[in-house]
Amino acid sequence: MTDSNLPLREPTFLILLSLAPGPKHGYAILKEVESLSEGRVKMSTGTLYGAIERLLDQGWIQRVDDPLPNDTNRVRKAYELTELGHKALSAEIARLGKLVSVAKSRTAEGAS
Amino acid sequence: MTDSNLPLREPTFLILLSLAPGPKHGYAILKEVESLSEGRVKMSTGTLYGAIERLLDQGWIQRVDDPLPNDTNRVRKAYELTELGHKALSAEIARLGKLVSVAKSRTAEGAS
DNA sequence: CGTAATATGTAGTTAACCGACATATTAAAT
DNA sequence: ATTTAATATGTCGGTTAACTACATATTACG
Repeated sequence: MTDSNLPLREPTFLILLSLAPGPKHGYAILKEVESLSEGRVKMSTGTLYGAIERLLDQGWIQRVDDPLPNDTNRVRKAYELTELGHKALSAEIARLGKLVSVAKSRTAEGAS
Repeated sequence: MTDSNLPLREPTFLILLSLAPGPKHGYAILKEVESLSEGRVKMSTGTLYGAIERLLDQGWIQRVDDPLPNDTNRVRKAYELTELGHKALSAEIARLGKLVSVAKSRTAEGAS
């Protein structure tokens, strides 16, 4: 596929990565992104919901309703990666991996 | 330092990386970025000179004149990383390295 | 002699991200 | 009981890096 729309910016990358193991709703993504980045990235909801809309349009994620336990009627809006989303994420990981290895071999940051 | 202004976007990262071994002038940066990215990134001059101005302002690079051989009077405008620029680059490589390792362990992209 | 490569720029637009604002529900603490 | 923090979802306006297109001059090559 070698997708265009790459490279991703960090928040978007972390959103996709947070969804890799399975569906999550907005707030859970927010917290997961923070923990994936070891507390470094505290994404604003502006960034999150903007990205969600964009990713839905691109067909990289899709909505799945997550019924609240303890409550009939209400649902949290959850999202999961589509096939396309998974591919985009691997492509991005591959791109970053190459970049890091080129960068390390070019500088003194411990050749890996 | 744990610099703010990070993360860098790909073109800026590649510009700094291209300057890591030593000074280069604009056009040489352009070509080096292309080869560092295995032909993937063909940076426009708009991006390049915009980034150069910004990096000069930030104190991450500085100008050094590169006299043309075969020609008196004329110089190419070359640029080199400052101490700050080197630090920013290592910080960025470290950030990306962690990101990649987290990402790989979270997906199936060959655990590294 | 023309064309590609080298070399350096400017101007206008786009889009992701960010901070601030806004609101409602649920759980915990005092 | 009441208030406070955490959970949960959103909008709006501004900033800025990057992108496309335009612009120009010199040098090397066929």
